[in-house]
Amino acid sequence: MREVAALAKVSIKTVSRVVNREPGVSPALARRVMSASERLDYRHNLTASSLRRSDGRSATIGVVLEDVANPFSSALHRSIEDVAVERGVLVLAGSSDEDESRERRLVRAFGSRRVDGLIIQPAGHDHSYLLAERKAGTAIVFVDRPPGFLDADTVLTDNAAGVRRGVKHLASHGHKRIAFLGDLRTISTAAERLRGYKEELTALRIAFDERLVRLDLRGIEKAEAATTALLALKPRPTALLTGQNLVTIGAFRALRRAGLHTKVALVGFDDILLADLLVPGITVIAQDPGAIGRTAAEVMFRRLDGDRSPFQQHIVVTKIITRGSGEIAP
Amino acid sequence: MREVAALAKVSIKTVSRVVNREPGVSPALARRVMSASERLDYRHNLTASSLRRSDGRSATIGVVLEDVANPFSSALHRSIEDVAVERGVLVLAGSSDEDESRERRLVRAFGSRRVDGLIIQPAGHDHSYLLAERKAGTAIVFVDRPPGFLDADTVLTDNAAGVRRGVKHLASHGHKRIAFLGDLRTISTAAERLRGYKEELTALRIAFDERLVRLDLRGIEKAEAATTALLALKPRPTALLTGQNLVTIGAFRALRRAGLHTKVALVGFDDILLADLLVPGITVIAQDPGAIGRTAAEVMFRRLDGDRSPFQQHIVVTKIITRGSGEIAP
DNA sequence: CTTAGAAATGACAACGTTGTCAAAAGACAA
DNA sequence: TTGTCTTTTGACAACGTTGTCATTTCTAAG
Repeated sequence: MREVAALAKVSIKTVSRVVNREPGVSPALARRVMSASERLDYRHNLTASSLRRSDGRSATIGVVLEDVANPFSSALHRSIEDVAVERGVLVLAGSSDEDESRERRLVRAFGSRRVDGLIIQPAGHDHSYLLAERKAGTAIVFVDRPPGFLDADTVLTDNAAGVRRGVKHLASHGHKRIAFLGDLRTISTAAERLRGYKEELTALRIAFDERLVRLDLRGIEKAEAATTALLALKPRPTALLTGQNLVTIGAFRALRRAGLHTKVALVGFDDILLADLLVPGITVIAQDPGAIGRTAAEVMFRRLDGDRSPFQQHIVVTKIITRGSGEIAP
Repeated sequence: MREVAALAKVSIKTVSRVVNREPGVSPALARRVMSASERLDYRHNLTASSLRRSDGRSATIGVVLEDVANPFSSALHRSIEDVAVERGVLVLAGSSDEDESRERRLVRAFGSRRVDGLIIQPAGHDHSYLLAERKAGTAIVFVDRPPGFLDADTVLTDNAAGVRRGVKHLASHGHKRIAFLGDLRTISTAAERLRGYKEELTALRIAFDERLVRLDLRGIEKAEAATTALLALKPRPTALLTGQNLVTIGAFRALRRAGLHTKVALVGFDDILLADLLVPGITVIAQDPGAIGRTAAEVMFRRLDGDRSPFQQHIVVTKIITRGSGEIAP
């Protein structure tokens, strides 16, 4: 900047004004500065700028995801990015791998880079450690799962309601023995989905049978094994409701191996790429990661723009996509 | 830091030493500083640190991907992250959407945040604009596609060789009328794959028939339409080789709709989630995005550690995964 | 006890910006 | 011309660190 100022024969402050498009610089000078900075190919130093600015803004936000490579998380990531780029804001992303300490490490690393905002798909259950960040002015929004021990803006899928709709869908096709296969109960969304399952059974006056419920299934293999076990039950379930992506895939594999994929109904929570090309196509309760991410980013930027209203919980609805597997009669 | 120094009754420089784990601080003082910074919950300011440091390192790298939500790109992203976190480095990621100007905007934004390194999956074809970044000390590595008008480290898949293996695989099952469906020819990987197709036909002494080649297919729909057209040819192709992810999906859809999915062989470039659950399973030439990303990150950090050897091109090999669709006889 | 040398600590400037405020230049009226 | 008001410009400090180098404190040998 000093060199640009020297070449344009102005003060360094004037260069700063031009670079930041501050008003009150005569067009003649502005042009001179621009061409000088062009010639020297000057690159504005945002770290110095952010250090000096009174608001300390870095035009960067941090996003903690379960795994940047997981389809749901990366869809969130993308929709957050889309909102951010419009404002010239860049996104630091990191994977927590469902590990509380990694989540904290990431947040600390983001914090020392002075991100303006934080969007977190929580791994842990105690987020009181974020109070320090908030006090420092960082806007914090949770996605997909609610925070623990911290009041904050949150954007969630209607997990329980979605599953209820799925159960009802199966019941409307005549099913009564509907099994449920779920992910780790420590993950709040998994717990919510289980709750939806139980609630809808009650509403439909179907007796809850705990042998039809398999939980804490992490990954395709475990789900496949659990499904195989379920299918071996004496009166076997006539329908399966799977509470997560990979669980759905595992269940489908097991059904196929048992040759029951056209006999036993299946409804999965969360959409799967290619689900429509399978035989039968898999009926799913689809989330809308794009809407979740977009909402979260918008809420966050609104906070950064000064919104001081009480923290809110935003719910993004699911929708059932029927493709065949959920419409098999018992 | 000033406050911590005051509370611990030491100079600010000693606090800096403790924070940076510099040697030469007596254990007693170090403890005092630690507890003081604990009590005030001091958060190290990396932007100030990076501004002052002589090497100007920000412990942050920038990654330009085609789309952070695309499975291949996000797998790259994840493996880069894994290498970076080990060194306490964070990753800024952005999507170019195959748009040259977005790529440049992202690079500029990364540059003004003074990233230490840049990993780019190129959208554009002229990367001479990166000379300025390089002069500033930024390490630059290209992944998936080679740079244009710039000599730089590059990590590529053996596209042509992979396709050749795919064609040979089909030929070994008796196919002679092998069609090729490819992505935009402006994308270098797509061009390479087409080259591999032609080369292998020549090697096998199969005459090249341009009616069997459909290019510039971007997205599932276009691929589906092109496949349908191919299947309507008088002597129709007995096998398809698809040059990209979505093209494979589109081709498979078309085959299914025509009821030819068990008659016409299909080999796709790039693996597809769930490909093993389809009927038939889809045989693919699989890339290894994990290895590509890891290699790129390692090369980049080696450069940052002072490696001054000539720029190199690293090739990551593909492997054929047979699942049924590629083993159908003509 | 002294003294040389090593180890620990601190004072101060500097990194590249922007906020503050004062000074200079321009516009207009009397 | 002068005076007043507005617009444009610049000098300088400060943001929170770390590099440099000087000073103080400790250690161990004589």
